[in-house]
Amino acid sequence: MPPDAPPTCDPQTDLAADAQPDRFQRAREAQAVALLEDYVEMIGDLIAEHGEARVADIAQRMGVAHPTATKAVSRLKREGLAVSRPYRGVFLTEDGAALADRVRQRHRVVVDLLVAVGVPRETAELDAEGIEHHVSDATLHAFEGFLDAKG
Amino acid sequence: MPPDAPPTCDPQTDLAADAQPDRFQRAREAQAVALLEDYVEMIGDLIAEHGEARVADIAQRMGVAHPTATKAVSRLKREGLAVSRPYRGVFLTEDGAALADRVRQRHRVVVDLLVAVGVPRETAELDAEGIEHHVSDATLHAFEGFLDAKG
DNA sequence: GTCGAAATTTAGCCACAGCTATATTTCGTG
DNA sequence: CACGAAATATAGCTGTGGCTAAATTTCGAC
Ligand SMILES: [Mn+2]
Ligand SMILES: [Mn+2]
Ligand SMILES: [Mn+2]
Ligand SMILES: [Mn+2]
Repeated sequence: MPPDAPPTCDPQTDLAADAQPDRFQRAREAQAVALLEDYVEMIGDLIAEHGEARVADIAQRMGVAHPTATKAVSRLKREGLAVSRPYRGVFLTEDGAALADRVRQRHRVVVDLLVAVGVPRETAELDAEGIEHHVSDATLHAFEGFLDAKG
Repeated sequence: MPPDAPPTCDPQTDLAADAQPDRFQRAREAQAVALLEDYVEMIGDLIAEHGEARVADIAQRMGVAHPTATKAVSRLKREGLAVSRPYRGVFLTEDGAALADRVRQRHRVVVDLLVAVGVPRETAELDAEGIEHHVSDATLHAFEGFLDAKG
């Protein structure tokens, strides 16, 4: 139906329309956890590099003001992903560390897949930072399979 | 440096760390426009199907309460992407329609690429809804090139 | 040991994006 | 054409995620 077709009752179109709310809700949910994932992964990096993650370093890496990082850490603590004592460095819980590892690995696979289909490495790194959070387990496995097949 | 290496001065690691704030800021920016992109594309669908986009239909497709859809439309109008008169249907401006077309095409390419690398169609549709907003022009062109090459 | 600089926290602001409840308008039916 | 149901708009709440400015704590230098 190329040019204007006001009233539609095409069952194909209607089915797709019915599925859309769930798609959008899923995307919104993924978005909600995206920030926490990035914080956890990056805090893991800082701990690996410096032995601890200080709020100032977290803020700097995130490109954010210090109080914003403090609030994010509060949310991480509330979610059971991080721990810290006042005026001291931030550390990951077991859950937080496990999440950080999963997120870091997924990030790597996404970048590798983008490069494998012809995206310049630099661009791949930039885009992967957002894409990764919307890659489901099923898609991740497909990516790994594709990369394996390409040797 | 597998097990704990507190103080790091590895220039490779430090370079990557310096680039991170920009990556995160870019991902945040993409996130900010993602919702508007989805609304515009979907409103375009409704107009193509019914000749206009009513707030109730927008809300239903988005999986959101009516007032939330009304607020989103206000932002679209403020951004010059949509127009509407009180108690009447919503329509896209020239800019809005152009954006809708671009977003719809990008969505299609992303789904096709996911399928091409082995993601099940159903999963591809779900994940693409979030992924699409983080696919840059450079990456989109790479995707198109890959799909062309695969015939 | 003191003290000042640096780091951290706290307070308080804003915009966005969701919600429920209420008021208003439109429109089909009788 | 009047009226009630449906659609739309408005008011007002919540939580997130930004920010600046001010208060507090830590820590290194002297
Ligand atoms: Mn990320
Ligand atoms: Mn990442
Ligand atoms: Mn989308
Ligand atoms: Mn889409």
